[in-house]
Amino acid sequence: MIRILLADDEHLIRGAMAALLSLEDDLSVVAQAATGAEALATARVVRPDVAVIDLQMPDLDGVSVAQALSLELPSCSTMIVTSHGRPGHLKRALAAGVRGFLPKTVSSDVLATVVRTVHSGGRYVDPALAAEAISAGDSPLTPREADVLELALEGAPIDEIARRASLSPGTVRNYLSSAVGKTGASNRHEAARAARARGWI
Amino acid sequence: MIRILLADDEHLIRGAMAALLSLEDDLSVVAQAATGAEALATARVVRPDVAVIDLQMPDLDGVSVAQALSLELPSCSTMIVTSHGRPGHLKRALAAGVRGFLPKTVSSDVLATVVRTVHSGGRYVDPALAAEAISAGDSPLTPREADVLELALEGAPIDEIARRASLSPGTVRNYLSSAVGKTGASNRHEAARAARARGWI
DNA sequence: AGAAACCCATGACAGATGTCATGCCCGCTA
DNA sequence: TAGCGGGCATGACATCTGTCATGGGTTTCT
Repeated sequence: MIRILLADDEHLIRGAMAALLSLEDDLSVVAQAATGAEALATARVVRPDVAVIDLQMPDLDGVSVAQALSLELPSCSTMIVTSHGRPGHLKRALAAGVRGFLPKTVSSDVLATVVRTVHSGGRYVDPALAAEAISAGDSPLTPREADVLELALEGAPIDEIARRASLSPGTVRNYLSSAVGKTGASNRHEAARAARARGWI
Repeated sequence: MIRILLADDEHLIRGAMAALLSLEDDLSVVAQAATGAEALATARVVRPDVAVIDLQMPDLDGVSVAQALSLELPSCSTMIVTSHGRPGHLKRALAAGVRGFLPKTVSSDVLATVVRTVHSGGRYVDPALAAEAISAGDSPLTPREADVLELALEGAPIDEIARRASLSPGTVRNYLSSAVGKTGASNRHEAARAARARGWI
């Protein structure tokens, strides 16, 4: 019997997934959590075989939870389910020791299968997401370019970005211009969105 | 027996919700759909008592589906479930004839209860969302301002917004300028984010 | 040591953008 | 019917941005 910890802030979905997984004879949901911190705390006590964690949660991000779990409970395999599959998330997740990565568009059969796969030491990444991540490629942005683009995400004017990054406005414009070129966008706002979509920031 | 149509693009969640609802003796999920168009087409054939529809779907938005349903199938009560409860959505949904509006954070008990409530002619809106909608206040934006701001959300340059809205660039700039003033932002990108955060678009 | 890449900055210029004034047309309402 | 608010447009102006050239400093690799 595979003992599962389920973490998702959406009560309805968490309960529903628990119901689905429990239909399988060899799977048992032994704990549920609604936040990242709760998931971590619960996992320490319950020591599940597999942790199924939602990517976006109120406090701790799913990847952070996965990272902590892989250090503290190496015997527990972590897998991530998410509604919004960004390539960047996938990369970060794999780097954090996540064994499975699925969008919520998959069927419950797949979910159950992947739980078994990761429990027996395998890995599974949704093919569509994997393809996206590969096609997105590595970030061509330099660290500072990424910093500045991130500050540009909220739509702040250049002067504010410069202040927040402790740079001169001219330098900020140079970085942004470079980033705009690398993303193929026509202005920094588009560039920021594109970079985020590709997981570069 | 209440016959339910379930529409959600996330297969896992849809299946899970179906499983949960089917546990109730008086509820029966008679059809499922993964897109708005599919939901509409299916509803015409199946004629369910209650339609439970996800707000964000690939093609047709949940509210649009609700609107179409309330016209074509007045006997079918529509309710919306969503992950991201924005005040603006709630308002639009109610205007479209939706009878129930829930975030996915609710428990399955509540979901089942609300299904029964709307089926018997009642209405139900999640209290937290209702409070948010009230506190957000009414949008000071004129319809066109809202349209244009929405197109500005993705960071497109003004010429593209003008083309997409079939307006002259000058008019677009006027609307945006007005919207920037009303939101207290310093440029249209900030204005667009602010407006969205307050549920005005 | 030299090349290459990155970090930071300045200056100049063109084009994009925000702001304001002005005008016309329409529908609603007092 | 007159006034008001909104939709749509134009023109002019100041400012903001994006782009490019240039240069000096640092670190890393060969």
